[in-house]
Amino acid sequence: MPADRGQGPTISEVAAEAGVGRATAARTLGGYGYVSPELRARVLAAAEKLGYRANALARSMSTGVSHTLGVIVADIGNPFFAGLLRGISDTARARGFDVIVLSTYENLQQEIAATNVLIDKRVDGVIVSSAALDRDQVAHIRAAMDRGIPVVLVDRAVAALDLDAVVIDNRDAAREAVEVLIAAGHRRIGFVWGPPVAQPPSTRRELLAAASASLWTDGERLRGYLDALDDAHIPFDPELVMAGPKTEERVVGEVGRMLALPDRVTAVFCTETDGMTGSLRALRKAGLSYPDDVALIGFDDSAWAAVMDPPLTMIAQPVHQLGAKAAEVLLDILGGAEPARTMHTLRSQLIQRASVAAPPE
Amino acid sequence: MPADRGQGPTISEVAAEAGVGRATAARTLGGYGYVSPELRARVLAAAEKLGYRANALARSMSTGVSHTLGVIVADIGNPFFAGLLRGISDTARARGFDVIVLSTYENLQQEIAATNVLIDKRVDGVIVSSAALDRDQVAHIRAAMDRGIPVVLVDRAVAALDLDAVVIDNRDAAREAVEVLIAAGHRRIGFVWGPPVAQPPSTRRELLAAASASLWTDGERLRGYLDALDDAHIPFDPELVMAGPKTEERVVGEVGRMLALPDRVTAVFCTETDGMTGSLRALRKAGLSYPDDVALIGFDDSAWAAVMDPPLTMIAQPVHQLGAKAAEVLLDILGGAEPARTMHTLRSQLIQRASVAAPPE
DNA sequence: CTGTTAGCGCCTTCAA
DNA sequence: TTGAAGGCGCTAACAG
Repeated sequence: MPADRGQGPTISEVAAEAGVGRATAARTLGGYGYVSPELRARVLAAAEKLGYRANALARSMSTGVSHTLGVIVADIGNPFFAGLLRGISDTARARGFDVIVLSTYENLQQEIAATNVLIDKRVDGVIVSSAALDRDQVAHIRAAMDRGIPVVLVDRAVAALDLDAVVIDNRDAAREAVEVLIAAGHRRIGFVWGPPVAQPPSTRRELLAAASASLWTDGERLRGYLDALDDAHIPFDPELVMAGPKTEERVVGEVGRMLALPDRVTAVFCTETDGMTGSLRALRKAGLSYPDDVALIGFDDSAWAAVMDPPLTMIAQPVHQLGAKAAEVLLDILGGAEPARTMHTLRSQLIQRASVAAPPE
Repeated sequence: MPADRGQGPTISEVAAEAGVGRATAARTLGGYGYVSPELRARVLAAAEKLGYRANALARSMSTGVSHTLGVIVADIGNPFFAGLLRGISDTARARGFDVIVLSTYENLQQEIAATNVLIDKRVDGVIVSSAALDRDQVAHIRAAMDRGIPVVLVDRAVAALDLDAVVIDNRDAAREAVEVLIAAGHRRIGFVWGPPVAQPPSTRRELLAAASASLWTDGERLRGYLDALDDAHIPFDPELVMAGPKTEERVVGEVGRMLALPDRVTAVFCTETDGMTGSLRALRKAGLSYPDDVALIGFDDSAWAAVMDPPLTMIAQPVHQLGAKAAEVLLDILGGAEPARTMHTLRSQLIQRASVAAPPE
């Protein structure tokens, strides 16, 4: 007999207080089955008086459903995911579902742990932006699926997983940005990339290989960059892409390097927010300014980007919509819909401001 | 009999597979009581083979504890809270607790709903940055406490609640910032404030009243502003404080107004991130620049603030530490410690960069 | 050391 | 329409 932990009144106590059987109390409180108006009123009054709240755990145990969605995001500290989450929450709440959020901070071990937490807590479905790269890194997601828990991918598709994925047109978005740069006259375009590759790719082939071994989004963005270059017949130069652990410090160093090249970069395209802040610092350090010395375009718009002087040209992702769509897809599956197992692609938007000009000279 | 929902194997199935009684299986899988090495191995093997995962719901039901902390933040989209959350997660995880996060988006109704979700899911304890202003807005928190669920406040203390609260020195932080402005020679210092007051306070008394009816943090920051003014014998001018719904748009308008005053503002102190971006836009609109025309200091440092040109002087809050401390306090209470019911105050830090100079002339 | 047994709070047949 | 009884998966006394 566990010590009194004040769990609050149970349905039996409410039934006793109302002078009815527990089943009757359960029916009115659970909102199912028939109960006469009078008894219903008595039960409601008793519940009110006692401050009754249903034990969701007990309820889930007997019904097998929790009306709860589990969400695993890669980094809740990233405004992108925070926005995504809001889209998910809004949609889930509107349909009567609670949301449990877990952040992995881009760490696969934490993602596995998070998945297990969600399985253990018996959520009805899962939305995940996974850090998994290949076949041997998706066992945890498979485990959830095997248990009959529907999973929807968001932001990042995973090739090894044949699931619904709600994403944006990363490749097109990147291509469009680079095309804008090219149209302005640039040919030496730096690419601040994400993946922590083992060693810097020195050929196009190695780069492509690295792309395939990276997060889907990263791969797509790289392909978009290459697409634009190819279309304009601009030769690819491995010196102009930064890969490797993308801390702001490293970005500063790498962009600095590209800026110091004999045939230096005249434009920089950043695939992440911290790529942009790092690039800005590198510019300042080199005594250069934008857009005249160097043109700049980055991913993920924000209030800050708009108030920079000059304001930054950025790619805005429809974050709220992305989350909302992911929730909808999952909720539909929970509602009985057959999973489409396809990619749902949303359009991003290039917001042209004032960080792109023609190259110097 | 609910349809097969593939909940995964139960302890009984594992026991059967291993050829032992369920209690034995439960003991080894639950990690309690004595089990002989041989049987233990057999059970473990069977569990492994079947892919057994304990049902956390069932476990919580019989033990009465969930090893889960519930966290209610005001706005997960605010990097401040995202950082806080990381501090909480890191600490909780280290002590074997899961964390459930709910965001209220500054809406009291959602906060109440969130609290109920946590009560219903039987979390062991709750950390909340509440939007509650006064006595009649804390019933939901009281309800949790009445059920024996320990609650710790974070970021915002609530006068009507006698609970442990982990906060920063908002008043001192604001005073220090304004003192820096005064030391630089400013006497016309604009204050971009938060609370959505009914009507703009036109006297010091009204302002103080508004402060008492606002979020604790907002009240403290206002008092700090006033402290600094008083110490320097600078008369308070209601025209220099902006209150009311703090959208970026409104900030632009209000700061614009302060900039257009005959005896215009020469410095602006912002209590929130969007206050700063709004002020920056207002400056640009007025054709003014910082730090020469107007000095600027804001709350909540970020990578962007550091790369602005010139870089912004900001107040950095120890977000991770704030979250970690809140989690520690709560976990200690869960561990049996007596709640101190006091304020745990952490120090913020004013990071001086280059947005403050002497006033023009 | 191991197995049996009785709940945790709720939902859900099944009779009455 | 209502109440009694059994079960969800697990823990925890209790015998053996």
